[in-house]
Amino acid sequence: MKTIQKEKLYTVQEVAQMYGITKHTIRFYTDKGLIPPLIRDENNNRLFNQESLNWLEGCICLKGCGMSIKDLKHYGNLCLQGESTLKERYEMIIKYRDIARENLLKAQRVLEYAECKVKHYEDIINGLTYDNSNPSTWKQSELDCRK
Amino acid sequence: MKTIQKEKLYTVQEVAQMYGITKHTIRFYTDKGLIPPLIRDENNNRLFNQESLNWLEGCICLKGCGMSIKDLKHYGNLCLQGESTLKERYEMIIKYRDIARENLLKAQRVLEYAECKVKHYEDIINGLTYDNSNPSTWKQSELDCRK
DNA sequence: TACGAGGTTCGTGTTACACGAAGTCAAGGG
DNA sequence: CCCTTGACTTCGTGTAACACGAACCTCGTA
Repeated sequence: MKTIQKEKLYTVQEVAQMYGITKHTIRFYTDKGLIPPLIRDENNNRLFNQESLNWLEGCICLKGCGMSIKDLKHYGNLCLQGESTLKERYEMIIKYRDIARENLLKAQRVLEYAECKVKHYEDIINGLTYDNSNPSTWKQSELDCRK
Repeated sequence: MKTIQKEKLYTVQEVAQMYGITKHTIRFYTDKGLIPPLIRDENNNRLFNQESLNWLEGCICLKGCGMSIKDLKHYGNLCLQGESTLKERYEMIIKYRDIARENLLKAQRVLEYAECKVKHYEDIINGLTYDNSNPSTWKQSELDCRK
């Protein structure tokens, strides 16, 4: 026997706040069909249940890996099509996981560079009269964030 | 007494390969004035010396923090203007360091999500007959990459 | 009955390029 | 000497993923 209980439904506004994205973006995604389980109320207002929130979260994460709207849509369609598409989905995920790994490395390097720059400026401010104004003092050692 | 030695100069093509960006992008950046020390040869060809490479590297890293071309240009101008702009430059760098930190966290979360998805698919492939084709099985526990 | 919050379509603007066209110019090889 | 290659230029279109405004409709509520 299933327990029947009313699921909490969220409006566009609420969802926007929950995920820190704009209402524009939410409409954009729903209009693109990225959230198949989206519900509309009798006044045609978009409503999100837990399932549609899950889809949205998945979209946000995969987009974070660099997946395009187009690929996101494709992936979603594969999910809906069932078991036969398992391998293709697996391959897509592998691909974007690899991209995510690279992105992480890149993010680390870039942060290192920024931290280094901050330290550099703080050294100057703390009395070291090293003139950073001349771009020729942008030395390799300070700048190189790619190796 | 300075040792006079010919500095190695790089063409657009070489630079593109070195940094993994396109020639289009390099022309775009130079045309925007992001690389002040850029040299032209007698045939008007762009040539990069170590100093211009340093500027380019800086641009690539700061852009990686999310800095726009406009801000990059502004920052470059500040550098050229000298010591008086130190504080403003410092503040810019602080701002983008903070963004870089957030980006790193985001990259970590996104990668975790992707790894988790991969494992999920591998579990299915390795005989666990859990049907992922139904989007209702996209459970919170699997998807949540934001917390 | 006025307000606020939602909806719609239409259309422009933005960023950071990618890419092609068309024409020029200079160096190097057969 | 010609041909190819690879620069350069300007001009212009296309793209992604939105942001945003205009104008207009439609609820429910105070």
